[in-house]
Amino acid sequence: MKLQYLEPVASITADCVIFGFDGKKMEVLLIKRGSEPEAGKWALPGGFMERRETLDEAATRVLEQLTGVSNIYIEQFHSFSKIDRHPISRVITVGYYALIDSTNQKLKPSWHASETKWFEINKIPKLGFDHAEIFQAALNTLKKEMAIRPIGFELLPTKFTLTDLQNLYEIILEEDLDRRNFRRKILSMGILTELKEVRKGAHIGATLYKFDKKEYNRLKSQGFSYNL
Amino acid sequence: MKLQYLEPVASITADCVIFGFDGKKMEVLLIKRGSEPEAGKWALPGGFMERRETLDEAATRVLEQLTGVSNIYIEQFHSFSKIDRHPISRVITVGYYALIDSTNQKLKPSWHASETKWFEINKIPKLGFDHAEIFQAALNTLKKEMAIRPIGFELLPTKFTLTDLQNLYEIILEEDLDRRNFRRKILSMGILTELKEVRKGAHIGATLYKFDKKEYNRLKSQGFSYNL
DNA sequence: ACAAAAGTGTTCCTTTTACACCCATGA
DNA sequence: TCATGGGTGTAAAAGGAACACTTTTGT
Repeated sequence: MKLQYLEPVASITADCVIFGFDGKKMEVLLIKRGSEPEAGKWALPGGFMERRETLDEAATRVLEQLTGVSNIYIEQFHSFSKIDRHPISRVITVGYYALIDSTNQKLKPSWHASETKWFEINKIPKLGFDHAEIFQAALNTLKKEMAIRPIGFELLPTKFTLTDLQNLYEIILEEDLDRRNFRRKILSMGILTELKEVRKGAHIGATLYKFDKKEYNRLKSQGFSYNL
Repeated sequence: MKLQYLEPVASITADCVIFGFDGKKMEVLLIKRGSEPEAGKWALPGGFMERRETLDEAATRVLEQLTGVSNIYIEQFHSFSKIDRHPISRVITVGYYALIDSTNQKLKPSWHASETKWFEINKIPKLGFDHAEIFQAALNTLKKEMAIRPIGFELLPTKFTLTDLQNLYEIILEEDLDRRNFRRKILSMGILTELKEVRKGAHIGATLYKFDKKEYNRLKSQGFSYNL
């Protein structure tokens, strides 16, 4: 039993399911693996936890190495440990999902990936390892969480229109929402700040809003809970 | 980098937060550690994941070794990886919570614990390692989950009264519930079977019910969602 | 006979749903 | 001038919250 201290039985990785939203589609960032194992296959970006870092730090590092962006919202969601999930040795992985505004990211597609690409979430290719399962678990978690916590804003630019926000929810929840009801509900929470700016599009301009995180935290501490 | 395959940097444990309900109080099962590290301190039961088992299997094994009971409901909730969380070596742990009916368990307080004891959840002693944090995370998860999934029944005997169920929810949610509203709501879900049996108590007898898991699964597959 | 828990309906209020027209703009 | 998306109110229905008395049984 004590031997476990000296001879750990498994390595540990952090794998990231990076969700992006471009205003129309939900996407996931995948890499084409440039080295064995599973070289040439598409997979979730991930990497080994190092001796001097926590899992959160490992996930953050993987993300920064891949995207060149820091301050990304990440959240751990589940750990995966099937015995043969890695073809070479025993590796357990801790799954994280990350939310970023994919319109705003200039990817650095370098690192140990031969290619880095956004895929629409219902058009993802066959994945290496058990990453299909991990992706599904992340998506299920995201669906649940987005309904009860204001994390959707992480997927939008700082300034967004109510239509942007509604589109996002419609895609995640996979149902159409009534525009008037949606607006009334989200505005009545009092966590959006209306800006004196309008986004000009092909037609009438749409008012921009931003998420008021301070106000949300204040309300939350008073028992308010986000619910869409 | 490749060395990671050969020399994992951390061991992996599964720690269990075992919740029990005795009809009146929510409790957690703790062990007094019989060996180093943290010998003599109270802690969550846990153990190393072995080479040939998954995390779920490790958690199940720990539980069976401790309680002598199998078929316990367990659920993974979070992984903890602070660098110095274990005093001897690098150990990350995957937290599980377990739900059992604590009136019905004859504990086998053997194993590598010198003592095994139920503690009321708001009267917990100082815990070793980072187990206080793990416990809190488990409790928070339980509160959220109990409101949206029918897992509370795992804490009750197979046959229970509506008052039992209400007491349980009142304790977990930390609020009083109106008896008539509670009954109407839970019965209207149609997932409880009324038995032709009555529990005799100090006063008038109370009708016993059981949870109809099949019916719940049927309803769930049709889009129904439990919500208390 | 009394104390203690079980059982039972109605009213009011809040929240959710369903639904349609006008407006401003760029092409 | 027309096509496109932005913005707005109301009525009906459903769901949630508040509330009190009677019954049964054991002591």
